[in-house]
Amino acid sequence: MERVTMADVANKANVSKSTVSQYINNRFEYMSLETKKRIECAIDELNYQPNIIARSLKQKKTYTIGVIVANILHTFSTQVIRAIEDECQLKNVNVIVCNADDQPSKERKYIETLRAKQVDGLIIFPTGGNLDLYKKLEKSGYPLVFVDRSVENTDITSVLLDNEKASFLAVDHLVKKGYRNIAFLTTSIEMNITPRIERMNGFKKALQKHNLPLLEQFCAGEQIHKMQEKIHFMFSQDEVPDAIICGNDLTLLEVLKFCRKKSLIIPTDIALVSIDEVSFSEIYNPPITVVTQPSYEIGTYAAKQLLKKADDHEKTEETIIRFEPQLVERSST
Amino acid sequence: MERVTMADVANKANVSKSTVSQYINNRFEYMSLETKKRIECAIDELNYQPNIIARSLKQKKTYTIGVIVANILHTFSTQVIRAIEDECQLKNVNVIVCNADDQPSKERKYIETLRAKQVDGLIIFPTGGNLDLYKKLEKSGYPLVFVDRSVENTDITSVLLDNEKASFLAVDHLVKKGYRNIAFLTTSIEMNITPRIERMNGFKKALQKHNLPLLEQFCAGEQIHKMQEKIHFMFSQDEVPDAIICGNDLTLLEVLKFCRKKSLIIPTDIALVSIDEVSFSEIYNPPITVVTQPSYEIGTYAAKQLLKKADDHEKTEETIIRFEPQLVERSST
DNA sequence: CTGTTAGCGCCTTCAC
DNA sequence: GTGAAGGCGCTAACAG
Repeated sequence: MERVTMADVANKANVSKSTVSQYINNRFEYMSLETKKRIECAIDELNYQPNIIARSLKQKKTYTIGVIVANILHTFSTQVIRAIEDECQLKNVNVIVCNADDQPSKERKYIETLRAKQVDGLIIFPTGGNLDLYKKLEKSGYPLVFVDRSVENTDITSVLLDNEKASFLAVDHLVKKGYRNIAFLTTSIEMNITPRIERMNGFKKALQKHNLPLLEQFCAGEQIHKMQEKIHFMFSQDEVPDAIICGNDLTLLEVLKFCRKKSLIIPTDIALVSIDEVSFSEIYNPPITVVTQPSYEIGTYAAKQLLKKADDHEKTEETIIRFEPQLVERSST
Repeated sequence: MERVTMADVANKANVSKSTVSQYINNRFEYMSLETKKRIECAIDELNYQPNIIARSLKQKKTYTIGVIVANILHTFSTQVIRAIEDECQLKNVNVIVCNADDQPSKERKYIETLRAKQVDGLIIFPTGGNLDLYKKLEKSGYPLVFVDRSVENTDITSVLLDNEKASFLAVDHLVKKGYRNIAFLTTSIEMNITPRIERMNGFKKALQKHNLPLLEQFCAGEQIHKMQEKIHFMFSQDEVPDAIICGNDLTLLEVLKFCRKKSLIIPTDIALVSIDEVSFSEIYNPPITVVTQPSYEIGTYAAKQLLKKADDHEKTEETIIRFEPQLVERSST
């Protein structure tokens, strides 16, 4: 175990702890070359490594941030996390990632323990279930950034996709391709989760714009484990969809599962466009048309915002930042 | 910002800091109900949260472990990490995940900064490039567990797949199905990375067992960005493979890309089995036959081992633990 | 049952 | 140029 402390180094080098401290922090200005060398030697003879915990206690900074993601199963989440980690790496800060598993209670627990661990700030994909806590953090000036979802009645910086536009892109594309019975399907909208709601609204508006009727059974949010049933229902009505917009990657998976089960040919029997990229979209048979989010940019931006807040503790002006979605046409439409 | 400290609580409740400390640590045995209540009130009036950093400094324990993964792009890595996180959550320890990106220098840096942050132990998917460091950690008794890969000349607990068996399962299956020109392809074997080497050796032994000849160009390790070329070469010889075993998920992706480009029909033109599960194996057209690792069990086991070591600091007896692979037959063979 | 007293390992004035 | 001293917030004997 690491036992060697600054005092040991000081002893060995015949200087005081403070001098060693200076050395560690690269304050060489007033240090004689000779003592510098002695300290250097002592350090690597003893194989000394500063204890960052102790430093953190003093400096009230841990060079660690926390990320609490609502549901890590989404490809989008993992991509954003990757971007955050890369950005933080550049600034030499570590990242602790926690998965709230869509449960506000877990989220709350994580927020509390991460704060207790004195992380310098938090990036949260909010479940939406802890408004009081969010507000308390906001009021106390704690560095905080929301990603993917926003929370009403707060001014917390939120980095989001232009979700309505994502739906517009999908609908416009399908209409142009000649599809008219377009359905929209996504995961549960019970918790009023921003992207799902906004994408659904966007879908409805886009239909209007194209003077297409909105059939109730063609627009749904449903829990994953009831999704098959829902799709089945969609296809058992008089009017059957000729295209489905999947509100996110998990929905796409379910729809593909259904197509396979029913031997539906894509895009002949049914066209598909997914909002959110998936790992296999290019190599799937057929390759899947997709509306992508710039997830890497979103993550990088969020991290930069947070690190800035953590640094100078001044509020940023903007509170909601929207990124542009983009349609990638492949062969499923 | 959180300013309130134990002293504040002590003041407010008219007790000493130590009493508050007792309270925080649930040592109520000798505490009068009345002071207990007073402290309780003070705490939530002030909205006090203990500073875990300070506690860590004292206790020399951070309730945080580090995971350094050689390459986070592998599905296997992410699954193991998920398992580790779940296991640690149960024990209330946090996890810091770092991606070494296959670079020993990055790995070294992460090991050092995580140690400096006093994490209670490290789970490493070793790049293999830091033998001296591994040995130093081992000698100092620092809690350490290797996953996925082992390192020669160390006795560090390593949690691995029975890789040779994985190849045997794949070959046996293909032979039974009537394939005879079986090829094996994986990512670069320059760094002697355990699973790649072992799977390749297993492949060779399995061919022998079935009295099948080993064609040199049918057994290769190649860097991802040169993989297309390599596959192309394989298919441009006199003898062409009728089945390919992909040594890992990234290889599978490349092979699928190739099949798509060349419009090869699976399994008619070429049969495919992948060692390592992928997210889309069930919904792909056709669904992909796979040899899976019990990645969740592997992660859980590794985490348990590490937490045990971190707790009682005694060495575990076993050093290499092998888990059993399993063949999942689908339609690509 | 509760308070006093020392640190944990480091950083930071401020003397010298 | 360097050292002494105090303190970050908490825990852990040990008194009382």
